[in-house]
Amino acid sequence: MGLAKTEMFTDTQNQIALFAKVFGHPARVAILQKLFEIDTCYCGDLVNEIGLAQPTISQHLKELKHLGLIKGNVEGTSVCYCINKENWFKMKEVMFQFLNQDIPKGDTCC
Amino acid sequence: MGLAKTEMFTDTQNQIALFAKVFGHPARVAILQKLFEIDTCYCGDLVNEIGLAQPTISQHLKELKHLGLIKGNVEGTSVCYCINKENWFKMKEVMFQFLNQDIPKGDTCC
DNA sequence: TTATATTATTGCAATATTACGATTAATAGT
DNA sequence: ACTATTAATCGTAATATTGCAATAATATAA
Repeated sequence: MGLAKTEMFTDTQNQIALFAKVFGHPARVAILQKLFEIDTCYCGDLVNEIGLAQPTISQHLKELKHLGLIKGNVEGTSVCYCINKENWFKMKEVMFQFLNQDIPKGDTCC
Repeated sequence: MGLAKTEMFTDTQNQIALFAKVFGHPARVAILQKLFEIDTCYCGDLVNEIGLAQPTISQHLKELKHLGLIKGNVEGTSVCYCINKENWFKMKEVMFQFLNQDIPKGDTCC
């Protein structure tokens, strides 16, 4: 199949999975870290920084953009990418809710 | 390829990606949420709770176990699963470091 | 207008993931 | 020993992901 049965899960569960999935590749992690690190953020810079081919980087950027985590601004022939701050905070809230779940006190198991 | 070029990224970047990847499927999110919710946590309970077949749940559990996020305890014919608290906290530290990156102050871009 | 620079898109090949039926393994109860 | 219960594993089909060469699209510069 290779296809997740999203219909049997809650919206929140699917949303967490979607955000997590996009962080599930080191190239996208590296891209985001670079975007946090620098102000000016041309696509070509990322291609140089990370060792992957331009089409590959472009594809990863597309996925990050599709989830709303980054924005792209056309500047002449190049495109300046940056973090979409508003959506990054929204994502953080969703992920924190998940990661910060309280661990059950009882030690009945394990 | 379908194969991430992990060798060109830092250990931290790869680790973040590995953790995120395991959260990148709603079934595993649901499993973890259930494990946080209840104390006793037999595998069969998860099969009933989530609508997926037993081999599918078993496979997802295996991945969570492989990353050290859960523990499995054999109890007769059933297996009791639960959160590996120590590793969950370690994972949280890594993910928080990533998610809490400071957003650049300047608005030179976008 | 042609050349150059930069990014996006297309089309693949290789590999990974998801899901489940069938089976196996292990244990408990009779 | 036989049976039932539970979970893991195997095998396989369907789909997704990753990566890149080739190409297209867009804008700038000469």
